[in-house]
Amino acid sequence: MADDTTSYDLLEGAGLRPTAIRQRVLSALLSAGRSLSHRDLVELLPGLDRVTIFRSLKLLKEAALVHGVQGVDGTLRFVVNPAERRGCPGGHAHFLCLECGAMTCLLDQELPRVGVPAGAEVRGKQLLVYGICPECAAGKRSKAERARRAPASTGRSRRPRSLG
Amino acid sequence: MADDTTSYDLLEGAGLRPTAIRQRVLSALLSAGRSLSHRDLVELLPGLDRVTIFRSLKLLKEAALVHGVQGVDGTLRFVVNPAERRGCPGGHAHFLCLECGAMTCLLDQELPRVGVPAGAEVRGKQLLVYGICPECAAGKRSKAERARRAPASTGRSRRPRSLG
DNA sequence: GGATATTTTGCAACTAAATTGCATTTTCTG
DNA sequence: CAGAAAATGCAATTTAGTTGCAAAATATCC
Repeated sequence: MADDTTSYDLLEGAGLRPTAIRQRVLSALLSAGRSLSHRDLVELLPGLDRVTIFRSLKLLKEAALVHGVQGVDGTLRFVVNPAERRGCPGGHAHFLCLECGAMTCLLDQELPRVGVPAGAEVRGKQLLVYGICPECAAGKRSKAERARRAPASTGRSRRPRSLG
Repeated sequence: MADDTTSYDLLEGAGLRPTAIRQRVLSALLSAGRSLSHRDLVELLPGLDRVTIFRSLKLLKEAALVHGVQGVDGTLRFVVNPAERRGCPGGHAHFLCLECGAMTCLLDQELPRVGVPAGAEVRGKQLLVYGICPECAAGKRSKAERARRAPASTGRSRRPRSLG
């Protein structure tokens, strides 16, 4: 897979050992075109241990190769950081579909600066918009299809047009 | 307790039966001065069943008496809606302390409008800033004190002064 | 007021996410 | 190649949240 070369380089560049497992996890995230939960990855990478995937994700996040967004549904999802943000994680809004569970980055959305209590130390912030994604809203997805978690979506992140 | 009258009225006004349990849950949230997780409430209201508390919270949220915010730590926290927002839940940012778990409302922070994919239906949004709260940053809280979850904090929501 | 229907509550069991400890394997270093 | 360090797999545990059902409380109707 072409992605494997990429993930190898990314891992090395981030100072992580490019083990086979980490490459597979990162590759999956790279080629997904959308965010993946730990559970998604378990299904996508059969044969890999759940715990090892958890640990890989933690490392990838610490190395700022990916970022995690906590959904209002309580599930943490991971997305590969765009190249220009590598080493400077987060920073954009996300949209979470309450129906199919897909979460997409809204890359062109800057996060606002927020006033915090005096003396507080800010580590990060996340802006999460949630509702029903275009596919689900259009009823294109049957209840059966989307049963449990997000199915492999088209992943195309279209240009935002409406306001929420 | 003075709060009990208030919570009784709030419940009635919202069209919910003002049962003893719901009053206790709502009173706890009213007098907390900060957000409480389900777990906080279980500890704060001994003798009440976990499941009943879950169900009460769900009702309170649906009635827009409180709103819930999903922390980056994966825990859902609940806050009483300010009077002017009752019936119009959400709408402001929150600060979550990663150390003690306390979450406070940043009431004067409006949520920005966010562009979403065309055709998406927005149900809500949340802006969460996380880091270390002033108390923890000042080392006022010992490791033992804050062991597991937020201790009863002062709850004073001071005026935001720095930017995150 | 009493019988009946509806809600609410408590309990037990269950699902799911995430973490921890430890033994084993793999990888790096000299 | 030997020894040290890191990564992996597995089992068990913790925690959040849900579901089904029976018992208790509350409302409704006559």
